[in-house]
Amino acid sequence: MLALLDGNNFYVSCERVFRPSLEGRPVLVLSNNDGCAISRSNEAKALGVKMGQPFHEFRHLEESAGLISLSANFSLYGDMSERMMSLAAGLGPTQEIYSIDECFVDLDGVRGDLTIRAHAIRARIQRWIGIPTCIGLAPTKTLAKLANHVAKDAERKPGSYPARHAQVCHLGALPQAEVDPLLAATGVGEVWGVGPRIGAQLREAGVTTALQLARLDPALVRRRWSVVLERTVRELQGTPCIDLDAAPAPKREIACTRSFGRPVRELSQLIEAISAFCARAAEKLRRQGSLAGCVQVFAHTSPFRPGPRWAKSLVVPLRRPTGDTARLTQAAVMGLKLIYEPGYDLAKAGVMLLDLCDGRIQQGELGLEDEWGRDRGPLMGAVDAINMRWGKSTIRQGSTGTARTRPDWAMRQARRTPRYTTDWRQVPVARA
DNA sequence: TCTGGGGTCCTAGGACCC
DNA sequence: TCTGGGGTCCTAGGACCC
Repeated sequence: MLALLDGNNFYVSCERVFRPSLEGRPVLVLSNNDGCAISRSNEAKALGVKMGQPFHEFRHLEESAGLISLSANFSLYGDMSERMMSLAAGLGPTQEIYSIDECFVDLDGVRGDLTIRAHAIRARIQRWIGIPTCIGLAPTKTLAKLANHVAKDAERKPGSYPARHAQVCHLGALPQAEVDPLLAATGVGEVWGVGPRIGAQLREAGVTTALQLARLDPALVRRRWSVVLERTVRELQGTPCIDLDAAPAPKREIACTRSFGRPVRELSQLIEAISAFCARAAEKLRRQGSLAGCVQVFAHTSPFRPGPRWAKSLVVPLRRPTGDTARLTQAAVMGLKLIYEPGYDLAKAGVMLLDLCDGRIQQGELGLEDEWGRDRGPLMGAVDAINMRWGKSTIRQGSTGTARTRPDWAMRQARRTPRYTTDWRQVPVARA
């Protein structure tokens, strides 16, 4: 049996722990640049604010309905998440932390009444951390997600499901004759793995509820849709197809991207931004002990605004995999200079580290050395430690890309082939 | 005026090889 | 006039998740 535990309206709940006066009021947490809603209290949901909705569309509710909008504080949420997860781990022997606000727990071998146990863990998280949670229990991940959805709505929207399922819903403890009506009361779009696209196709085919989806023939679903949806159907039928992943593999790609608060036109501003993104991404890279083989850089205009559209990206392979901020930044800035065209209002840019490999094998011999073969591993380690202790960006990389222009031959070479390898040893590097 | 950020998995189709 | 077949690798794009 599996449990899915998640924090209700997680970011809003974190804010409320430290500002109890927000309790009972419509509260929102906004994304970067206060762009759009990323967490809503029940009261804010009742006002009709949608997930991901742009702020300017509902700003008037601050005046008219007492809506409170907060800028996101992600380090706070990360901290609260760690505490919540360590208590949630008490549910059973194996835990998979699935996202900042939810985890799966395998309850195999756990004795006693699982519903009572789940209620006890919920109460403990509420009491010790102050975060309200809901728990779904079922034999597969997809059903556990669905049970969790039932637990939430039974509490939040009285009448949607029987009230006894509020907060904790244990589908595995119910006879099929009681499970079916719950599935029948759940829209097909609520099922984990069914997004807007597939949801619309299913409804068009007359499949509108989770129960109808569960009763489709898996082979037909595979033919008409995909193996992914076939797995979803089987999981709804009670056959586990998606394993619990207790020790997630290191990330295969690492990104740092941002929308700009106001449009960016100048190359110099863009270089500043890209350099900062590289430093952040490289930090994440080193934290998981990896090296990157390529750097991808991109920028584009706003898809929402009128005016000329522009979007470009470029993958810059590195001569050797590296975790060194300076090298990664050099590569990204050079890529940026190659794709940059003046005259566009750019809304967003970013950096992605690709072709990641395990750095522990290669450290010292590859990667964290500078152009003269000196080992920069300790330097990067010290930079990370200082930023960890004193807050991010206490110490940061100067953007080496602005210090020297690259030799013309390299630029010409690079323009001929979009993917190219740069021999950084031939490139002069500015000294700090 | 104002529209998030960071991931994963799967598939189709082309290039290439024997 | 008649012009193979199958395997593998890579990439781009689509769909999904929170």
